[in-house]
Amino acid sequence: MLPISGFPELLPAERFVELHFLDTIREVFELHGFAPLETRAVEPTSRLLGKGGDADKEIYGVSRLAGRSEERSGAEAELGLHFDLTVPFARYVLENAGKLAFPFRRYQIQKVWRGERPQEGRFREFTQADIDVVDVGELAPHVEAEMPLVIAEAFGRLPVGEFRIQVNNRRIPEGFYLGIGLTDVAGTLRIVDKLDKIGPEEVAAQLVAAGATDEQARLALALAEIRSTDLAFVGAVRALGVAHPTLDEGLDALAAVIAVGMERAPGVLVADLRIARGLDYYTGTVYETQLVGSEDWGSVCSGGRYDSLASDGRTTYPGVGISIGLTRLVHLLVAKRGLTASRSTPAAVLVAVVDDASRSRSDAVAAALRARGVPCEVAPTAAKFGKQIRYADRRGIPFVWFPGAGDDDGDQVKDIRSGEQADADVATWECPAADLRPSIITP
RNA sequence: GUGGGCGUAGCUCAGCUGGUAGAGCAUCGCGUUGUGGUCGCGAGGGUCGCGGGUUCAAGUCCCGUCGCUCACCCCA
Repeated sequence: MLPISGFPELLPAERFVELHFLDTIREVFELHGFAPLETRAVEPTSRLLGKGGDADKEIYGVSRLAGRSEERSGAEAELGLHFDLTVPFARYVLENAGKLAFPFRRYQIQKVWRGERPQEGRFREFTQADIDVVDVGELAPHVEAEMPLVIAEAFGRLPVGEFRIQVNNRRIPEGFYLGIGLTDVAGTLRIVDKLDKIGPEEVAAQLVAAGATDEQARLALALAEIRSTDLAFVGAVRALGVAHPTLDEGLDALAAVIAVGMERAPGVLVADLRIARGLDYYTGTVYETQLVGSEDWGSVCSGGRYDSLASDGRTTYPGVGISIGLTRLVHLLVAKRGLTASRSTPAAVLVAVVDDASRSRSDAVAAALRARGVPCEVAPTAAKFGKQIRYADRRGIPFVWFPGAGDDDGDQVKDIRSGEQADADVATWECPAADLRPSIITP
């Protein structure tokens, strides 16, 4: 009985943390008018293939019956588990275009699967919380600014600490590289992206090794090092003296996004001209999100604009979306920052059982508490009270209810944290609001 | 997919040049016979990942295999 690598399973207290994140994220998504949606777990493999970089080799194929060896060992699976929520959504939009109202805003919180090698914070099965907006033919550019601001609002309500959403526009490096005569845009981006890891000298060396001149490498590096929380990046790029129409488009688009961010969430959005990653279908704006002080965790929320992912050949539905890596975010906060829940069960009260004959009385107490919205459970055995208290203590249940412990056969309730025990009436007792549900604890 | 590290109790690990499997924590019981946490005493719990080889003898050495893990790749 060993865990399967990359398929994480949580303990109840950790799951409470994850649920709190889920609830908060969903609430914020709905506050912004995103409609709920769920798509099936599988797509035809042909629809998943070729959508991004090395994503192809990460697709889990699904054979229809596990016991059918001829299917397991046979040709390529016809169905594959989705590796993100954007590709299935694009397919869904095409299939349901006649029933949807555009621009269509939806959120989707689901498991996705990628067959990569697991590592800390990288999983084969994980949950993404995704918002997207698609429109018919044209998509208003202001939506590109809205996406990260919704995320900023959700993160602002969660115990994630400070965070930065880095924004770039793929047209900037693309136009810039073309402007200086570097035609291998993707290859150049791939090398430049290692800047943090291997440093500028090594990046320059690799660019030259890939065929760039010293001057081209110098300029590409100079572009990658530009970042600003205001519009200063535009002047910094211009100062490099490179001209290309695609570069101009990118700069205008990014400036528009950053300008909105400066007004609505100062300091959160950062124009960072080295951000280039994400899947191949992104065509313009791209986002990555890092928690301040935990940059080595990688991005916990990414996305971008895709102009041609959803197209039936006649009509194109451009979209923009962003996706929170919920599993990575929660796992790392729990593992590295000690985030946890105040208890491992929803029960706020354990109703003690005096003896087997009076269990029905304890059941009645529990029913009355539940009717008033207090989560509770009845002790599993009529063990000694010390054991029943310990049962509650080990689960973090704050209160133990003792039927008939008071005068005139009245009940008493004990706060086992303080040891304080007092008379209580099940019809009127108020559970402190802070104890009603498990709370999230940040060390 | 490529390369390194590691597999011994539920968890974290010790176990030397091969010689009858250990500790701490956790769990359960008792002390304390219906009000926990501390403390003391005790108990249960192991095909040493799996398979093969060397040897009188393998947790220990050799080979294979599976798994976990870290880095690369890529990504949430």
